[in-house]
Amino acid sequence: MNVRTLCLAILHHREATGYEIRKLSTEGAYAYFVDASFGSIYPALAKLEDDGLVSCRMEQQVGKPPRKVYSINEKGRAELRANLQEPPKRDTYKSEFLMIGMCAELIDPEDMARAFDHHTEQVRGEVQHMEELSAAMPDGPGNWMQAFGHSCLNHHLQWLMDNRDMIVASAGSSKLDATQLPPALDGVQPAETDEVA
Amino acid sequence: MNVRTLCLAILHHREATGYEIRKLSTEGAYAYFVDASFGSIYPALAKLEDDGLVSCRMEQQVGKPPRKVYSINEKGRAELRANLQEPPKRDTYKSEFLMIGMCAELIDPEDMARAFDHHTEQVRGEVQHMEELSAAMPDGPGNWMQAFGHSCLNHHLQWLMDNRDMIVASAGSSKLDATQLPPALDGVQPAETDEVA
DNA sequence: TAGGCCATGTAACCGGTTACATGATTAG
DNA sequence: CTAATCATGTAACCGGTTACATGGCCTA
Repeated sequence: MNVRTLCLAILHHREATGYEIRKLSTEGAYAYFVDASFGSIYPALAKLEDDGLVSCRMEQQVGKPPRKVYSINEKGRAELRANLQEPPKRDTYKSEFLMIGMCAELIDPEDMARAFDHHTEQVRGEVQHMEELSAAMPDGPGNWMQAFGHSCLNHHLQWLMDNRDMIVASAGSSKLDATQLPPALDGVQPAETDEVA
Repeated sequence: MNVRTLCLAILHHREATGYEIRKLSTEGAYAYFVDASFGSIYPALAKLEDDGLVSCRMEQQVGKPPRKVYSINEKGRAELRANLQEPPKRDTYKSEFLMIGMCAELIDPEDMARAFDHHTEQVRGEVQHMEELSAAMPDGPGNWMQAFGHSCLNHHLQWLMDNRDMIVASAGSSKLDATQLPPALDGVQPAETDEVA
């Protein structure tokens, strides 16, 4: 999925300027598809107009720079629909924090605690952000996404908080000594059904 | 986080060839950091050796092509540690399925059902894969990752299955009252619709 | 006998980011 | 007075992918 399709998807829901599309794709509800910056959005929009999939209207504003408001047309919706039809690629989840966790022996417990707290703070922020998004969003067919995201994020956060001590303790190489082996996999049962919705 | 650091992280845990690193980073336990292909791994490994962070040993095999087994040294571990020390960037989660969900009105319920089943099948596969990984992995400080991933993935899957009907029903435009305009995402009202067909 | 697995590597390409240029307005 | 927000756009760069070249072995 590329910036072009992202633009079509956003313009399908509402008219927008390049500036707004960037905000939506990095901070807004569209942040879970692809994130794009100005350098990719503006050319994509120009190409889209060139190809006749969107149209553009200039809007003069008082005290603000003029804006180019794009709207999608039927041809654009058709391409979007076609892009959506092909089977979705698998989700991707990437986490630098997990990378730190995997190399826990290399860093000392203080640094791990710091990384952990930094990370949970970020997740907490995202949960909150999602709640604000949900509140601001009117009813619509795509709205289950918010509930889904919120539920998953909450679960994520909850698991981390429940296991903070264990994670921080995994840092440093001292644990590796034969004195005391951590319970590891057999002891840590994945929480089967914790409802957080 | 780039391929270079990925290679160091893997080599920190065990010796490996470029071929193995690719497998680990796309299918294995390292798939949640960055995924890399041959075209990026081999040059990275060569550079790493050039910089003196890893060493390489040729291994002749019978009936198979010879392999270059890389191992990390102290200088390499030092760079890895340094890379790990800086605060982790926020996790990213990208999903084409969610994109389809957000544009549900555009596709008919059958296609949505197909996409849903395709997606849940993928997630189910990943859950299973994670279980196999856990079983195959020996005890170690980074092992909580498996439990974490399993828990989150399970939650994800459970939510989807609990809401299948609702999600499939969100497809197609006929479902909801004709009152609804396209959802305005930031409380910003969409202006008049310009048709340039 | 076709295709997949092992195994290494290169070159062309490309989709994206970063940094820059420009400039008015408002909030701290 | 400074920084941020609004707003558009370009050019250089870069990290990564795709496709290719090579070749023996094993399985269906």
